Amino acid sequence: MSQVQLAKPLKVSCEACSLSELCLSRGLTTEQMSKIDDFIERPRKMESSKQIYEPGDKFYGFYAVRTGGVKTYLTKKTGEQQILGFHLPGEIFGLDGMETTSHRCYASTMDVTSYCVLPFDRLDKLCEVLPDFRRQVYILMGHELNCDHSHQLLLGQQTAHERLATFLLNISSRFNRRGFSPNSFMLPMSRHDIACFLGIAVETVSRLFKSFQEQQIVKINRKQVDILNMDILNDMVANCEDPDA
Amino acid sequence: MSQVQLAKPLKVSCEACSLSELCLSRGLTTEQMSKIDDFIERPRKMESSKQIYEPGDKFYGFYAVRTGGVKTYLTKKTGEQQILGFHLPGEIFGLDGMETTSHRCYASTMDVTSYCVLPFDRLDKLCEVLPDFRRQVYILMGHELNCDHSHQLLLGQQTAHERLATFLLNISSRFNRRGFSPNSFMLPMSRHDIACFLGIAVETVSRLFKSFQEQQIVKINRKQVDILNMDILNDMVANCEDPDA
DNA sequence: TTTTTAACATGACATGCATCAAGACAACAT
DNA sequence: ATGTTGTCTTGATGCATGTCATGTTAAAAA
Repeated sequence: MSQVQLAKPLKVSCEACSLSELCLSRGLTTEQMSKIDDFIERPRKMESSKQIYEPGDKFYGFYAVRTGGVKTYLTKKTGEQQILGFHLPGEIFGLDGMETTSHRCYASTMDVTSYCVLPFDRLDKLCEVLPDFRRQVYILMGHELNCDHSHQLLLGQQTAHERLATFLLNISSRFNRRGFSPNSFMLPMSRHDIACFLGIAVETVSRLFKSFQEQQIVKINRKQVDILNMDILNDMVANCEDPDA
Repeated sequence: MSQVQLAKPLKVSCEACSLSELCLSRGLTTEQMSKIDDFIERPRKMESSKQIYEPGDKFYGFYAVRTGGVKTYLTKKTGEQQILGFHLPGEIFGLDGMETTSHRCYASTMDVTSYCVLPFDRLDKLCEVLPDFRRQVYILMGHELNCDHSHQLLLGQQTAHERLATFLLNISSRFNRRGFSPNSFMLPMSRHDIACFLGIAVETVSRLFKSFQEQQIVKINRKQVDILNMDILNDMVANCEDPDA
């Protein structure tokens, strides 16, 4: 229904990809990586606010973001959407189609975005012969589950302050992981999307950003975020985390 | 730390198990099933309110509930817990350990409970040689993800009424799946657990049960639930579901 | 430039649900 | 049976956050 909207596949192998250490190919040997390269469908480019798939669409495989950003979400009949995750470069989405081989949620771009497609049947075959790769797939799936669980804790038990602090720290660490500054970055999503992700109202997001700014915790200008005091943010979420773990 | 608390392993094969059609063995041939039987650690019995694992415990494998019930949850430092899922007979839990090979959440019994253990290394080996079984594992993982997503929609966008209605319908359909009445059943969990699962207060659960009862939607006596009007319940959650899907 | 549009911000007000505080009931032990 | 304990219920009250309404700003279009 949607992954048809492609254009000029870029020729970049996993091996040469600057994101390979964040992606499914992480930790594989050059030789192993080349086996993935054999079947990965090279980056497709899509403009902002376009749908990649929607509920009911056939599950074709996983998607790896190269540039831009993607959100996955569910909606109520009344229109409100619950954003399930933001997917930044080097991150993988599309696992929601594994159960029934058709997708269960929506995926759309939040910006001009390019992504690779990893056909699931090929990926499955590779699992059969490459235990290391199979391991990566388990890690990927386990990671998704654990992220979802943390987010359930956030949605079920945290206050609006705590949610926004958690969110900022999470985005920050993901920028950091890609080699960017954890203290200064551009949010790839709108206030509305942040609100839908955190289960709060847009107005609350605005007010809290203002409040954080007044407390000198962050400096925010539109989508530009500068974290001035990471410690306070960490303190805010400290009580939200598991004691032992 | 915990899966040590076993007692009298019952001798029941997957093949003979009344739950095999709900479990990981679903859809497998007798021959394939016997391969699982080879390594499954037979039912262990545990009394109520005992911990099966906790964050940091080594990930040994998946667990399949045979009788009783299990809850998995995360906690805040301050003690509040977010219940991630209730696991009834025929259902599988423990996937939270796949990412790091150590668990990320707590699992405890809600009742006298017996469960099978499926060592992950054996399970992985079986995946290598049995595509059908690999497929079951994908379905299991995809199912977990999709359940988590639905629950995020619930926690982020639904009112307390909608949450409780969704919950009742969910439990009802799971009893039905096991061959029991969808209209009359015993809740295996406390009010407190329901509240922690739905992200609302215990008092709210009580009040809503009372309100549902006054509207003749259900009859509730302690843990005994009789659904009098399934249609109204369905209407209550109708707006919460995806339009297309 | 000027107009238009959409995103974001801010203020006033409303409310759903949490919190606090007792009370009722059932299960279990004595 | 009688007390004891924990779970559940019920009522009174408050607050965090949603909702509504309006203003502001920036980016896009004309």
